[in-house]
Amino acid sequence: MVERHVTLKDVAKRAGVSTAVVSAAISGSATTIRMSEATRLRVERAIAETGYRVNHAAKSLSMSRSGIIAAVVPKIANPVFEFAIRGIQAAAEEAGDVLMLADALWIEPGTHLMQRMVGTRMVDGFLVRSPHLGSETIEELTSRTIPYVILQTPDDDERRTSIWVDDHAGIAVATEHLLRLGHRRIALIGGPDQAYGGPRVEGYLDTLRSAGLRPDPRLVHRSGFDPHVVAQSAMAVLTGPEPPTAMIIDNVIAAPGALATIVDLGLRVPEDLSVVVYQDLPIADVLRPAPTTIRMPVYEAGVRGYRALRQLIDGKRARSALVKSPRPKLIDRGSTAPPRA
Amino acid sequence: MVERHVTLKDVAKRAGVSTAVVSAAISGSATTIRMSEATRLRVERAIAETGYRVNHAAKSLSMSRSGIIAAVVPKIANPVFEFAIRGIQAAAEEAGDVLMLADALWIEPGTHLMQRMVGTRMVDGFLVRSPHLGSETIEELTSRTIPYVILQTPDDDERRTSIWVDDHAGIAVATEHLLRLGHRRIALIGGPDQAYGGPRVEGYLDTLRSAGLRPDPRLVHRSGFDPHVVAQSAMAVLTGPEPPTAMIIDNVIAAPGALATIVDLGLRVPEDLSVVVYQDLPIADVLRPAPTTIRMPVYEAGVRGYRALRQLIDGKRARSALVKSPRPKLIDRGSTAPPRA
DNA sequence: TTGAAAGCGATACCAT
DNA sequence: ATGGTATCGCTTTCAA
Repeated sequence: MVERHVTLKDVAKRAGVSTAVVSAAISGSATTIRMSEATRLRVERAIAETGYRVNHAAKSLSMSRSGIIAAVVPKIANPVFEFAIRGIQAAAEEAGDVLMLADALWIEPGTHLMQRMVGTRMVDGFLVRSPHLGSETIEELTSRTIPYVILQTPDDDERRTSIWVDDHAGIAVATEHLLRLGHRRIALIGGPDQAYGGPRVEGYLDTLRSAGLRPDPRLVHRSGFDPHVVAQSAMAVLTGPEPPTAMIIDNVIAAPGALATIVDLGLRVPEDLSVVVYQDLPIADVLRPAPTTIRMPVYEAGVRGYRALRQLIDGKRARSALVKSPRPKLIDRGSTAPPRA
Repeated sequence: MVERHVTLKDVAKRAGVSTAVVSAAISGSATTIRMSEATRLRVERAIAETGYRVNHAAKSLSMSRSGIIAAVVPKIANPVFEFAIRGIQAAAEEAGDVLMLADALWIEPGTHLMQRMVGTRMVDGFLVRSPHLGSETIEELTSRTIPYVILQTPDDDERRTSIWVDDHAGIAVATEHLLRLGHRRIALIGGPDQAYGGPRVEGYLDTLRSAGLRPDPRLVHRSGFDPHVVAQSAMAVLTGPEPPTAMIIDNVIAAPGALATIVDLGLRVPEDLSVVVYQDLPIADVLRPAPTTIRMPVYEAGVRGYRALRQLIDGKRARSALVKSPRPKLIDRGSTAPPRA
């Protein structure tokens, strides 16, 4: 059952030509080689008859390029990243590249996988969520040896290429919607646990200020991604003095948990509390209450991210970019209403 | 900025030995080569100093093996498969293999990716959910050229290797739990849309019969994975004549949708209706109502699946297997109670 | 204990 | 228009 792999040489022999011709016939004509139609047909027939398929390792070695790019995703099931992945995949496919997925969880600990993947040039480049994996930067891990693009994380370091969406504008859309309904006490919870002042919080604060309101810091909880912490934040905000009449949940991962907390408190949505979730998520329709969300151009960011990566792989420069189109869009699922008198 | 890749030869030169020695020093001693401690140290120092990393393509070509296996997952965010993936990853990592993920959605349409991945021997083998991708079997797609293992799908074809969990026993645990609470009219909905008679339905029917009950076919809906269809099924069952007092949702993907339907109907869980979801899912805790679930050894199936695949890659045989341990376990989240009088 | 050299399979330059 | 062949980087057999 050894059934040796069919090689270029086999095809060449069968077609009665040299391997150079077969190779050229396959690659279209990237090289200067031109051949007669008759020859090309003979080669194509030989390929079909032998069932020849190019050997990936040999081709990679010869071309010093694998045609594989990797996306290191924070958690394989992160619904937002899923959209980005689809965009990356579509763009990669179109360009003839193969996308390989790897969970950041597998990569962080010993970085064994990272070393394997990028250190050995198993992949030509990769997209990743953050410039940091654990405490080390990617540059340290890769020894700057391979191109990469950072997704979804604003980054002004000129030496890196980063593609992200307009969080400021997205949160602004959510905030404006609630303001327009008449809400004045709007909470913001569940956001990434960074220093106060990320674009999301800014978008929220700026929008409130533009409306002539003075933001109440007690209504802002940057509680990270841990469901328990988010639930506690939601609980604290909703049961405190002067509770909000509306809430923006700034974090898809946290959204189901925060909604559960609201249900557990016996609050009705939207009668007692209006809710907007930042970033649309696939299961939004089947959550109860079904949350009104803000859909961001994450798919497009994936496409742009891939294209930038390809530039880098091809030795060109690729500038960081903020993806502004399509604009943030509010998907109304009825979880908002005017506040009660 | 060309910065050529450091090769074995560079290391050899620096250490003052031949490439054969360096290669042996790296691979431990898979070969018959033994070397002096002094030499080994010199080589290791040279490796460290040059920052040498093996070139994946060259190694693959030389060994006719890539060290990469692929898992073709039905939908990247399928929560159950996520557990399996973790198992596969852990086992692969332990064995020194790299796991590459690919979404079946990308593969089905033109099978372009499949051809690339397996046809070119980019990967040594793969795990996949079903022997069918679209209408073609994997064998057709791969020309039987590469080892693969089927996960989660019972399969008695001797020529394939399949690893799955005991659906029959899992559903039986759910059914028995409800029977023990006193339920007699138990619905089963949302299962894979196969012919009546899969192990899940059998587990349900057998358990009812063992309890001396006569199953009511109107309570069984194999409605597939489409949320809308499942919602309709749930609606039909719950609003029909003689509605059930308990419901088993046989499908994690459908679970949130079915729960939403229950909420929308104004039914209280568990007062008006007891609910058990087959297969535990990560977000169960934050769904409302939080469903009691059956946890299956899916992680373990992933591990077993990887091991079987490795056997095949190594040219050994690997038998199909039903993973029975750990046993199905009911995770009680309070969505069940005795039926009302 | 170590080195030389023959592959692995494809690409692409240089002849013809 | 087509063929010969060096090359990519590594593994492994065979000699020394």
